[in-house]
Amino acid sequence: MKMSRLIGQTRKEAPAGTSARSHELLLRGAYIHQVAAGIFSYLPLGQRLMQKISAILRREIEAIGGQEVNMPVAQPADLWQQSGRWYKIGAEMSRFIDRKGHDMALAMTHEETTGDLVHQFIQSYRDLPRLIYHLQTKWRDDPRPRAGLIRVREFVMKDSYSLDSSWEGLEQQYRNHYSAYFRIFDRCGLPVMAVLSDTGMMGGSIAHEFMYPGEVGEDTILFCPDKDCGYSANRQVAKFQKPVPVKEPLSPLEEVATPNCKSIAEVSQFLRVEPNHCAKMVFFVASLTYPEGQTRKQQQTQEQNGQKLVAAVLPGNMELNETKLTTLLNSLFGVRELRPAEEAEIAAAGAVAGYASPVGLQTEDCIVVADELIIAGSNWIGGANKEGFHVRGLNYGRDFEAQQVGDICAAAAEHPCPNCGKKMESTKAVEVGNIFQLGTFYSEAMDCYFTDESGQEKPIIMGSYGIGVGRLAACIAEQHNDEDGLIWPISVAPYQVHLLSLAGAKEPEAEKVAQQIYRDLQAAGIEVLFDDREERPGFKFKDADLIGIPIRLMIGKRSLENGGVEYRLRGRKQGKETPKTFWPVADVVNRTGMEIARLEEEIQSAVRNVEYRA
RNA sequence: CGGGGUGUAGCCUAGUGGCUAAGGCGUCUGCUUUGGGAGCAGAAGAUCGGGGGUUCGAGUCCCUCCACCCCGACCA
Repeated sequence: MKMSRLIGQTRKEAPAGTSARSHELLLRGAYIHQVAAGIFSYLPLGQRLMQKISAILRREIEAIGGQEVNMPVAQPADLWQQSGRWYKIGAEMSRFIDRKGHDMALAMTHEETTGDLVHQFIQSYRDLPRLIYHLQTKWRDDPRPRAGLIRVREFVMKDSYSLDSSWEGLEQQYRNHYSAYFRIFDRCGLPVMAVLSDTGMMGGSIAHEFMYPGEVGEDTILFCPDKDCGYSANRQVAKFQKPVPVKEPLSPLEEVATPNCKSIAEVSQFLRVEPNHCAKMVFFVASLTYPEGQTRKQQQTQEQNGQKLVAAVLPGNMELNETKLTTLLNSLFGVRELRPAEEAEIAAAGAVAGYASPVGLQTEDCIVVADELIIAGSNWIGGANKEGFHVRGLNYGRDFEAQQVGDICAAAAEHPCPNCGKKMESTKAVEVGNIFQLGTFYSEAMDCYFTDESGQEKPIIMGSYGIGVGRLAACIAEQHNDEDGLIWPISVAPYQVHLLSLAGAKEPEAEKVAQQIYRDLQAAGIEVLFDDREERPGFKFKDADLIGIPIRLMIGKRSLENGGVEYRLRGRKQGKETPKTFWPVADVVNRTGMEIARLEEEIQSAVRNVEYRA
């Protein structure tokens, strides 16, 4: 590709409103162009980057038996009604009505269309196992797109779907993906950690996320520093060894005046007790799942009605984990949404914010959920549901009860590892991939059954596995850059070679050599970006640094005088100690080919075979 | 959805009630220059996000709508 003809202009200055390094560099390097919040066009360089990454994804998924298909972005509502997600998912799914008046949805993911395919084409145990995958656009109307390609609304995802007749088969395909994902990220030069994760809207039982650790991430993950232990989990589901409270003889419930003590910190200081003796209350309002078969109008009406106040009780030295709370609540009823309650809503249930207690809260519309520590412990300090007063000697069972008991505490750094008890560490991270054991939820809902050896009808056992291509590109950019610009690993670089003609107007010879080398490299099948523009050398160097293609070849009067073509690796500083490298013109194609092979070998040798670890 | 911020030429910015909206980058023309974003001369490019209002006068103040960014809620 000749740069004189390339669409997209590089920029010296960072566009306003970029906070992530990858966002800034991808914009400045003319890789992407923002069309609206979370919606991007990919310019030629960006598109080639995406295709390189896609090629890696295809290669590794095919290697574990994947067959590429293509499922649609526009989907009939029936499919989503069958799975029930039409009723469970809120505004994140965009819906529209086609000209015939049919409800339609834009694909957020493709479990439903997979079910549709499977229903049609898989009937017998002989048709299993199978693995299908595609690279297709997803639309998720995210309320808060941010940081360039890190969090967008429209994006291409590699998603695969495994189909099995047995749970052992699912386990095998799940493990295959687990290892394949590590190979994919290794090939992209991206360090990741696999962590246990929440199943969220996907449903299913077991799930892992592949996390790229870094400040640009929004997730927090916890992990055990002990390599042999290896426990790691998203904060949303992370467990930890909780201190077991000593059960004391129950003391009587008594009110104490605690003027102006609304927070746990204030109360514990005022009463001179440790926060872990206080019972903390956190209030939420849960919106319930729409009953199946409801029209959208009925759903809108239900918005106001189908809500319940949730009062969570946990020790004062712990933070509440909303995901754990939601999961617990889901065992009682379907939760579509959980949001913090407002003071008026809390008051309506008879509680006083700041002095709240679970005592006397069991009304029709209020659900009390208690952490297991509250049950195990005794004689808690809690609110009196009366402005300016708390109580001592608050005890579960005697003074109050909960509809649901479980673990609702958030794990944090320093908490003991649930496996080995060592202090865990935490880091922020970006989710670049996930794998889910879906089980039979979708196959049962969407009538995907097969006949087994004994002639019995059984639901197909499914798994689903995703990697966001654009987000992956952004993470690679986050990982591989310096003050001058991007530094792509050769495996994903839009071109393997950046050829710069540094010939001035009075140096037609050098220009001719550059043109010839460009043609020779192309003829040899080497991907080359040729800077043939009429610009000064310095200008071209800056652009080449910004764009970040790994191998740079430079031809000018000076290089010819020094023996031919100057070779340089992007990202390797050309200090006084490292002498410049020149290749004879006749050798350039050969040497370049060898250099590409060497760089590819470097990547290849970094590809690990990571064994599955639950 | 809540809080904060920003909208001025393709990009980055200045302009804080008063003359024809200013500069840099980029673009175009010519000359000159050619190993780390050169120099000179000239040119084009803006209904100052939209609408409404206050005022003799609004890019500037007020209202309103929209868009984008950041934080939170949210999503994964």
